[in-house]
Amino acid sequence: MDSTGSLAAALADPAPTAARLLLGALLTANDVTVRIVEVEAYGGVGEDPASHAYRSRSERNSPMFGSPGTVYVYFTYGMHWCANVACGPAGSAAAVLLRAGEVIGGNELASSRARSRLSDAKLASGPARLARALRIDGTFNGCSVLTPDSPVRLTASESGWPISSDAVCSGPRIGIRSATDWAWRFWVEGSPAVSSYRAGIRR
DNA sequence: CTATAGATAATCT
DNA sequence: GATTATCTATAGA
Repeated sequence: MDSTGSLAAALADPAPTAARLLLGALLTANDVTVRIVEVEAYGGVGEDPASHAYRSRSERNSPMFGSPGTVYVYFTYGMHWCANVACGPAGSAAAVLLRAGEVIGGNELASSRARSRLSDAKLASGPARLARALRIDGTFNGCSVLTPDSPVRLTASESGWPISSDAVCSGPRIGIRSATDWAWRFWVEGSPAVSSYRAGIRR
C-alpha cells in the first residue's frame, strides 16, 4: 500500500488515534510544506463538550461532517484562521486540529507571510501561524487533503512516517474550558516548533 | 526569561 | 450581547 492509502486508513480511525497518526505527515499548500508536529483531537455531536460539533451541525461546522480528510477551517479571535481535518467515519463529525509544524519547504514564502518577524522554528508554531504560513483561509473549507488536485495535500514519506510511539507525548488540550482533563493533545517530543503555552489564562 | 492586556469579527444564544 | 480550539506588543524581573 502506498503512503497516501495508509494516511487515508489512519484518518478513518477515531479522533485520538487519527490525531497521533498525523504526526510526522507532510502538509503542503500554496508552495509551502510543513511536517506536522502538534495536533489536537475533537469529537462529534454530543460526545465532546469542547468540540465545535458538540451541539449540532451548523453552517460553520458542516465540513466536520464530511468524509475523512475533509478540511474544516474556522475564523476566531477576530483575526486568526485555524485548520482541521475531519476524521473517523463520514458523518461522525470528529476532527483533528493542526496546531504546529516544522517548515521544510518554501521557507522564505512562509517567512514573508508571517505577521511579525519569526525564527524559522516558529513560522508554523501554533494553529493560527500554521494556517498563515500555508495561506489557508475560509476558501479551503470542504477540500480534501487526500485528493490529488486539492489546494491542500497530506502526504507521508515512507522513511519518516509513522512516528515511533516513543517520540509522541500527550496532554490536555489548550485554550478550551471544558473536558480539560482529556489528554487529546499530541506532539512530537523535542520538536522546536511545538508551542509552549502558559498554563493559566486569567480572565 | 515570564506575565498580562488588547486586538478584532464571525458565530451562537 | 457574550463568547472564542490565538497571537503579539509591552512591561517587569
